[in-house]
Amino acid sequence: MGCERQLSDCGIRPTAQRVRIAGILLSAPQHRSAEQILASLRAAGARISKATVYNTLNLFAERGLIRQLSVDGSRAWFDSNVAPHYHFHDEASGALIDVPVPEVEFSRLPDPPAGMQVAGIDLVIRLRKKL
Amino acid sequence: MGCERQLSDCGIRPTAQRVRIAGILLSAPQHRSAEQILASLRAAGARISKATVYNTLNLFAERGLIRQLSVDGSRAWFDSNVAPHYHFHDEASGALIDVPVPEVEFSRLPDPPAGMQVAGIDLVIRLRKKL
DNA sequence: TTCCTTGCAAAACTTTTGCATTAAA
DNA sequence: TTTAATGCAAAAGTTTTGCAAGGAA
Repeated sequence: MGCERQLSDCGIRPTAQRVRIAGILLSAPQHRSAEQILASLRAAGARISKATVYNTLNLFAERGLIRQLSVDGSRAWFDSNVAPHYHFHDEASGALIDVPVPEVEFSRLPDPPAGMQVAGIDLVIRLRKKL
Repeated sequence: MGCERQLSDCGIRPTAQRVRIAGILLSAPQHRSAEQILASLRAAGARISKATVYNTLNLFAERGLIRQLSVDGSRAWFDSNVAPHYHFHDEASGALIDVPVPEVEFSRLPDPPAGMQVAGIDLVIRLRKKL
């Protein structure tokens, strides 16, 4: 996978650790926590520290390579899909499912307060088991 | 303010600490963190512990007296407006502004996955300063 | 009494930071 | 060689928990 290239293009020096994290996260659309990524890498035999995982995820998010989500208050989730989209969230299982933009249409949205503009729309549709 | 009554009606024993927290939060629509509430109460001369503030806020949220929000990953915000509504969020200042339901209209929403139903919709419109 | 609630301190978790060491250009 | 990134451990911030003491019914 051409992760090195993707990192260079974002002005990120492609070190071994960063390439491995990118390799996990950018291989397919997914939602992972910092600890999950650390565990995956350690399980795969990588030498990497917790600090590096957090620093790298923050760096990737800052550069727009991934997106950080706040769905439950418990921890940050990192979404490798940076194209605009929304989410289903099942609080019981913790599952997070992408909702493509065309499946949601707003026929009315409020005007932002004076001097402000809309930077983005975070939509989470909370799910519950049907009775 | 008739906070005692409101608590009893929810099956919550109206102790001194709970009544004071309800007095702050339910006096007007607002968004406060646990630490802010603790600080307000302490400044007003109340004898109350951090544990009680957290336990009480969790209890209130569980009983539907307040609503817990996850807008940024940093901490939980408690919203005294439990009627359905949405939010503007200015990440620069941290400001959180209510958006009434009628100001947003969905002309299209995705069907929930099989066996699931929609429990709620969390909409956060992120704001940025206009250039 | 009996049960619930509180306060305190400690623990648990997630995330950030300081600094010496290591790796990249 | 020069600069930036890493690892480790410690710190920081938020939230939860264990338990003795206090308060309500």
